[in-house]
Amino acid sequence: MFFGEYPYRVDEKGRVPLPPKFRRGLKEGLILTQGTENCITIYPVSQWRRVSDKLAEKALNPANLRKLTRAIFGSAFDTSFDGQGRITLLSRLREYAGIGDTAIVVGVNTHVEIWSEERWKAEKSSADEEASQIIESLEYS
Amino acid sequence: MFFGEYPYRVDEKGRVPLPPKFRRGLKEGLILTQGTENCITIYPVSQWRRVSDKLAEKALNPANLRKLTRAIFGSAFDTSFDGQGRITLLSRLREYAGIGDTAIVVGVNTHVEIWSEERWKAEKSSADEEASQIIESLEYS
DNA sequence: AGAATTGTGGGGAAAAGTGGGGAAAAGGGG
DNA sequence: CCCCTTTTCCCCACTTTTCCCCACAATTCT
Repeated sequence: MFFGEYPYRVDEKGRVPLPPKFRRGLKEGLILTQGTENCITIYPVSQWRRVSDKLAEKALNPANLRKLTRAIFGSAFDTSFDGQGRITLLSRLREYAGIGDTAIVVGVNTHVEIWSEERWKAEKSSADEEASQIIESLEYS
Repeated sequence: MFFGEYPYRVDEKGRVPLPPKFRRGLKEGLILTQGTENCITIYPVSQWRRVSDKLAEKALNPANLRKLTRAIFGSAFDTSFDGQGRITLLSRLREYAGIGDTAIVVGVNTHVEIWSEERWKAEKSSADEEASQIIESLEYS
């Protein structure tokens, strides 16, 4: 569904373009949340329902899971992109992700993530090698 | 499925022809990824879908699996070839593979790889060496 | 030898990336 | 409660890049 990494400039107003290839999948609306490992996560509404349903199932749950639920729902924010295909990132989210005037938009199959350049490089390099080996192993299974 | 090695020129726009014999197998679309040993790997969409489906099954997962999913999908890029049977390699990928104005396109059974001339020579000679060793060992076993 | 296919190059139209202005909305203070 | 300030949102504009088409030379096949 979503893949590829796209570097973009973040303008003074905190706007970030979505790659044209992603726009169709996010047309019905999108949810911005604080993601894992200090990135920003974007879910298409359809996918968001799946995530929230899963969390709802575990309504009566250990304290740390409740915490997670609060963090995710509390930071969640539904929005849509403008005529140029851009979304505006609240300053709160930009700070959380350490994003300055550039950002990397990454497609991760079911959802989209936004990273600061430095953090993305670190995240990626730590997994690259292993990743290509896994693809090869899945190829023949 | 895909066999043989084909040397090509890379033009100013970063375009590389696909061998005519490969085109039928890549007609439905193709996925470019960063491959092992600094080559570019091309998968037919059908093959890629198998990989992504397998990963999607494992949604909501531990941290290092998230990391892998990111690396795998982040490095992927879907495209198709033009009327002349060429694909455009993003500058990012060309740099990764050390490709200048020439490239070697190689068929590797289920997928296709693109190499810089120098790296391909090196890879090939070391592979040849290993191959003959394996053959020798088979002869006397 | 002729015809078709393939490798290579380039031009023009369309799309994408980037920036900014002004209207509407929200928020705060008098 | 109203007014003023600030922020948000939507539209417009410009530049660059990408994509698609056409063209020609070289090679292969018949």
